[in-house]
Amino acid sequence: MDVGRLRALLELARGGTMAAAAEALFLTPSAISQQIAQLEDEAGVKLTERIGRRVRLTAAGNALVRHAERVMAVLDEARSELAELRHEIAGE
Amino acid sequence: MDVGRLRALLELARGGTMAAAAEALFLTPSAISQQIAQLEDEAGVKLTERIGRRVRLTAAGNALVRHAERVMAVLDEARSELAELRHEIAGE
DNA sequence: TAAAAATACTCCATAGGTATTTTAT
DNA sequence: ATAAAATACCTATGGAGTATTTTTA
Repeated sequence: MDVGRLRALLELARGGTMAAAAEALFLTPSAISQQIAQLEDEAGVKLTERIGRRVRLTAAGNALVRHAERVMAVLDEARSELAELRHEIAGE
Repeated sequence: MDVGRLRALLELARGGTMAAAAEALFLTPSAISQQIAQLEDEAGVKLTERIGRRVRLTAAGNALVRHAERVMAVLDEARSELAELRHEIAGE
């Protein structure tokens, strides 16, 4: 359940191809493919299915996407709050 | 904002010493110390302060703990849901 | 046959361990 | 003098890249 891998899944959901996800994350399609495979390994369920040349998420994949979005939101909040605290400290 | 590092922070908050956190995570105190240092580096704020032989969290540290707890909760939910989906599939 | 994904293999970065030094009681 | 944390250094694992093979439109 690594954050980097969840991010890969999110980008894959967004773009629909390994190549698009790779570009968005400044990685190669190979790296994305491996990260998704690792997530599927941890999850013990298929998260994706190849539908022709594209990749479609399974029900489990979509479920995980929803959780991943929440994780990212919480991390964003954390970063924001830390940034505020950082500036408070700097300003006194 | 790696999940492993956030877990280290949580255990440090819980136990109050690097040693206790290390034991809880089956790591060495050195590893915990490094993970906390890395978190502080990312955050740009001190998260801990040595108070004698123990370690106490700063305000920023406590703030991050709250976010980390939420992250862990979301990940737990994700794992639960995936487990359910896995069993559904196995059962049909 | 072209375009994308998956796989095999290699290399390097980094996470963690051991050993040591520093800090505090 | 003891107990804990921090630091330095080393090694092994894993993540990403390149090259290749497989799949499908």
